Amino acid sequence: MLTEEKKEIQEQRTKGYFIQAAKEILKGEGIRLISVRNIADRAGYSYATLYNYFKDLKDLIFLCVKDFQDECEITIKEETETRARGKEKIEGITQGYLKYFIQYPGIFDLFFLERMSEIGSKQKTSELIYTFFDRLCQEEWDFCVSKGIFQADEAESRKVELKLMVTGLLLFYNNRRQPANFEDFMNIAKNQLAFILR
Amino acid sequence: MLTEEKKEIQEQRTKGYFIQAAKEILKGEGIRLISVRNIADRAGYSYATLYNYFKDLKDLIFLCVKDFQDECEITIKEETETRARGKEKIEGITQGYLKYFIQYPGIFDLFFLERMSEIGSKQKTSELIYTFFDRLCQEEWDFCVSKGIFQADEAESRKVELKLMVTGLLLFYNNRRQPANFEDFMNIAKNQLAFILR
DNA sequence: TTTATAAAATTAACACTGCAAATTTACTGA
DNA sequence: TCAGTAAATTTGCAGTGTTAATTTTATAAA
Repeated sequence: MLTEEKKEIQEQRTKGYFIQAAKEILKGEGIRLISVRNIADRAGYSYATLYNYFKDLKDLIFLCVKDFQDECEITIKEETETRARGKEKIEGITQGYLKYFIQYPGIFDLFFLERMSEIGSKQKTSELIYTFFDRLCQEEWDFCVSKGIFQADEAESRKVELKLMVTGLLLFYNNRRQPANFEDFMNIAKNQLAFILR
Repeated sequence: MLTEEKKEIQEQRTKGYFIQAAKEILKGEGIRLISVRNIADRAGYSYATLYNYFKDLKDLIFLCVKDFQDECEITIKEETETRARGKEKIEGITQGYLKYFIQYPGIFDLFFLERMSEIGSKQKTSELIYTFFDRLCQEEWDFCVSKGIFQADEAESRKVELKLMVTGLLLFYNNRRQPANFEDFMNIAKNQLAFILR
């Protein structure tokens, strides 16, 4: 039967409408202003229709994670294209990463702050988030090790350190407005980056 | 008039009942299960009475921050009493800090994740949170500088680094269950701590 | 083309939430 | 005792996520 395939295509298309709507809201209004009715309105469906395609709201919005990661990665790749490999590229990637999550605080909320629904692909998604920054930098850390700039275990420590530092920095700035202005934020970021890569 | 003073005393007492109830819920059920009705029930009042004493719910629960900080500080002080000053004490303080926010994830949520209401003592409270860990360690960093273990600017960098690292670590573990078990968590914490204090 | 059936989408409803205005209760000073 | 004030409560609103029942739409068979 071709019918089954057609159904599948249509179902995926409809799911896509909801996901697209959710992504738009997340980037614009932010995660606080997201709601089932909000998403459904934008997707052109009734709010209850959403539950024919997704287990619950959390399920839907966490499907956006992968898309946003891809978008973020592409942006950073473009921005750091001309940078020299190694430390300098790690620096550029970090700056691009910070920039992205400051530009879209709703996506930061989604990645790090929003509670996930208990069941489902919870573990997979949280691992995706946990390893995201590592994946962005991995090639360059390997490069540093291959060039003898860092020892393997030392590079590993710095990699973890950088990830945790960047996450903490964004959390304070996006969620607690600390430090109070962007200039101070960038100064701290720069200093800490230099400290870790010294 | 003595009446004014009496009123003040009674008002503070009543406020205290609400705050005490909120603190109990935050430590127990956590911030997700907190609600106006929930707090008022426990305090022995109607839920609307709460609004006679607090601007809104957020206002109330962020009044708990100072109390929890004091409690946390006292606990850590006791635990690290016998430690040698300097690096070793910083290590102990960090461990106690991690322990506290893992034991009470609801308090972690309150400190770092929960959105504050826009007006009021927002800035003051967020600064209190931002500087908390720094204040816990400050004496020991100063000690290190005075003993020539670190230079002043170097100590400052490490202090900031430690704060951001610890915050990121707790965020991933408490909110994303990454790493997946406590043993891994403690190993990472230990390694990173050694990296920063090296 | 008409009819039976399955699928998709919607409406209505529930149990919550924070919050505010109106109303009742309790208390204080004359 | 009574009036005025402060405190506490009831009532109500607008919003949330989610589910069940219902209607609408699309599909397959006669």
